[in-house]
Amino acid sequence: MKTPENPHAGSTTAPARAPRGTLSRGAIVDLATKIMDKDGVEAVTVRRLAKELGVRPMALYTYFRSKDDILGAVYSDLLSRLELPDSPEAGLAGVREVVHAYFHLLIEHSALIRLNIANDISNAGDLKVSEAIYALLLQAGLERKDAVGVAAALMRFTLGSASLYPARHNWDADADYWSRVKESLRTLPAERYPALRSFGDDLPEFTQEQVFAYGVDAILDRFEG
Amino acid sequence: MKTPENPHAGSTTAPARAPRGTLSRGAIVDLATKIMDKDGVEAVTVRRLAKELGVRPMALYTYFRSKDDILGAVYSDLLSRLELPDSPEAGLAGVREVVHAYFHLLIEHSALIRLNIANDISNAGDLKVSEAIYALLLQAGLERKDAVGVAAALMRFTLGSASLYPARHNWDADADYWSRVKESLRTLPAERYPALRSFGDDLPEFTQEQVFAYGVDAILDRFEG
DNA sequence: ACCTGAACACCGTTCAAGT
DNA sequence: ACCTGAACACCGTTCAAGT
Repeated sequence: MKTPENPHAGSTTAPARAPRGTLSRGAIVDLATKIMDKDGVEAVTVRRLAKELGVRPMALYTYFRSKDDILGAVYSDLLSRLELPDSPEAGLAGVREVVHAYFHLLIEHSALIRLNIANDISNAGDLKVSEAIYALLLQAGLERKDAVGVAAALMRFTLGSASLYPARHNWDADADYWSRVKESLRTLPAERYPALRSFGDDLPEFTQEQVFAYGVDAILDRFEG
Repeated sequence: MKTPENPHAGSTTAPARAPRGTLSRGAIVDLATKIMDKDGVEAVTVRRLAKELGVRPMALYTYFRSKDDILGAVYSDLLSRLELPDSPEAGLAGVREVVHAYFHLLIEHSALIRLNIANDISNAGDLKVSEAIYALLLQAGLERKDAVGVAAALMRFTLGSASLYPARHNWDADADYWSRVKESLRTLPAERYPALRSFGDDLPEFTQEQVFAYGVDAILDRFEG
């Protein structure tokens, strides 16, 4: 009775073979992005992608050579969506804009950081960001040497800021969290941590956003007006 | 013939049970560090650690609750070895020293970055670095608000610099690599990448070390005598 | 071209058991 | 207390095979 012609004969019918059009690079990248944002990069597995796409694991290998290849595509895709001001007259204000946009992209998809670190400069998305920053810096009148130094410093500062963001952003609007931090600073041994202890009583508050702006200002200020 | 009393009867003798003293937290941490430096964090597996220590995988769980616990111990151990100048009179020069020492620790054990990102502030090693920086900044006369902003900016810039280091340090002393970068910049489409292209002809050279120093200067200079 | 089944060589970890 | 065996529920990927 259990023949291919009579698939309903048993309750243990084999799962239907997925039709031809189910998969595409875009569908895979979109789902990988969604999983990454929700549960982190480590949750992005070939097997889970396949399952949620209604397909067997090996099907993905028609579209990507490896899992790393998929993650690379996720990174490029997100970077390509980054909207950059293309008026090179914006000057240093424009640089701030680009760098903030990049920062926000990184923290909205916080797992991007780990992908970025493995990447090389040849990535088209990175190139776009670099081009925008260099064009604006040169337009603003910086010497080539300073342009390179400033651009490199901004990239590094932005990456570092984004990498600490997930562990720090809880403090941002939570007065409770903030006072617990002060409390824990006050419990530090006085001989070994005199400076940190003093911040237990008087701790200037910064949101992560403000820390980021502070650093960008520090790097750019000396070229201002 | 193959009885427990006669273990040499066959050539497939069971491997000897490891004696009691073979393992310790220190031995595990040291080996994990060695593997991490040689082959990266992803090469640090419980099974490999066990094999190279001459022991079965489960033996490690007497000393650590989980693999993450082992990696956390590696991070703490390395940070605790960091030598910090403990003269708070050193001022901003002392800050530079601390930050450079931290940078070098991170790039010498380049996989540390990925560990750091997951960590929290309560780590004793991080505390030591923070204390040193804050003490020096306050001693140098910075307002508390600036001390927090500068310390946060330096930490973030240092982390970002260290995270890009592995992908960039090849350029440092390799004129060949450098000219290949310039060559590839020259092949970029002129309309989309005018600024980057211009660097194909005239690219100010920076080692990673110099980029790092440039950024630290940018952040600290405005507080300099 | 696109999707699948089975298998390989790995993971971290639990649980119960030896010494 | 310290080390082990077996098993569980996972990985990414190769290779040969279906449609």
